[in-house]
Amino acid sequence: MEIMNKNEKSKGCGGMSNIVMLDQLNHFNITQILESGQVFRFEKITEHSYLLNAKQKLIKITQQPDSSSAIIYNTNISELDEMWIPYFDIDTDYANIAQKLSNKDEHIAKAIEFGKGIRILHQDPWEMLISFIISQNKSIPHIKQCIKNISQQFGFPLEQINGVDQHYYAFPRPKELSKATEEQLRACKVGFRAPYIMDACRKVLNGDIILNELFILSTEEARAKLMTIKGVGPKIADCILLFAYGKQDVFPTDVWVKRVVEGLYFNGREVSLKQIQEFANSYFEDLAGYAQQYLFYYARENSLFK
DNA sequence: GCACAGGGCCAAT
DNA sequence: ATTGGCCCTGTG
Repeated sequence: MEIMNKNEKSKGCGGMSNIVMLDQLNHFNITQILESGQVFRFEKITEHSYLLNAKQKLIKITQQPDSSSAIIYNTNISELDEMWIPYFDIDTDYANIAQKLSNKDEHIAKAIEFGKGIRILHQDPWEMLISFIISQNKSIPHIKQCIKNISQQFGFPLEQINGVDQHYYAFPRPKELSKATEEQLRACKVGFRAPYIMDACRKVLNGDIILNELFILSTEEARAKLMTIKGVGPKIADCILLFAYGKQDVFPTDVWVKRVVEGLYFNGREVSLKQIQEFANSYFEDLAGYAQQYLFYYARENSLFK
């Protein structure tokens, strides 16, 4: 992979200071990144542009098909370097990851060819914790709606973007969300997960769990910590570990991943979650998290093994 | 119209 | 170790 020049990859655009460009991109497809089930706070607004609500900011991002550049609106160069390059995982060498995984077998190679523009975002631990508590036994459009409801009720309003009428709200911090009653949470359509959200607020606010400390713990220790929260089981813990903490050795196994692994690697035979985990750990090793993301996107987009 | 599943987990057995 | 139930909504 070629070395990217920090000065070249971030430059002003058209003399307008609130627009910046990411260029010399490879393995970066904004549609695949956003539609691969790792992030819930985005909307497609035109054929090649999305609104994205992240890092307490509302941005618009556009990328033409197969283009090696993308334009981000409503930000600036210093935010690009401090915020968006880490967020979009720009400095990770996905060519190397894709190559190593593709060498294992033709199945994963095909999945990667289909979703080679996927990157795993670095999202906020608190937001991931609550979002994936909500995700259990829900479909993705419903998850997005619940998170939007909660943000409108309890988050602060964000600066608007030119040409976008709607108002958007930041995801509420623990202290703000802790003010919510179970009734208010249920009004956001989270259903039986309302007490789980309240338990997460309580444990984070009273210091039972210090989210920033999980970065330096081992994957196993961090997973055990997260699972002390009501409503956080192995699948949800692994999603938080992968999408917020960058723990790349986890293999979040939902119904899609279970079916695609059974279909591709167990001759269609039904196997236990434990067997899937053991397979992923020994076969994909420290790249299991990336493999999972490619396989999930490949299976779900193509409705494979339903 | 209604049965079913959705990026699962808890509690009871 | 296994299983029923769960809030709610989009899909067939």
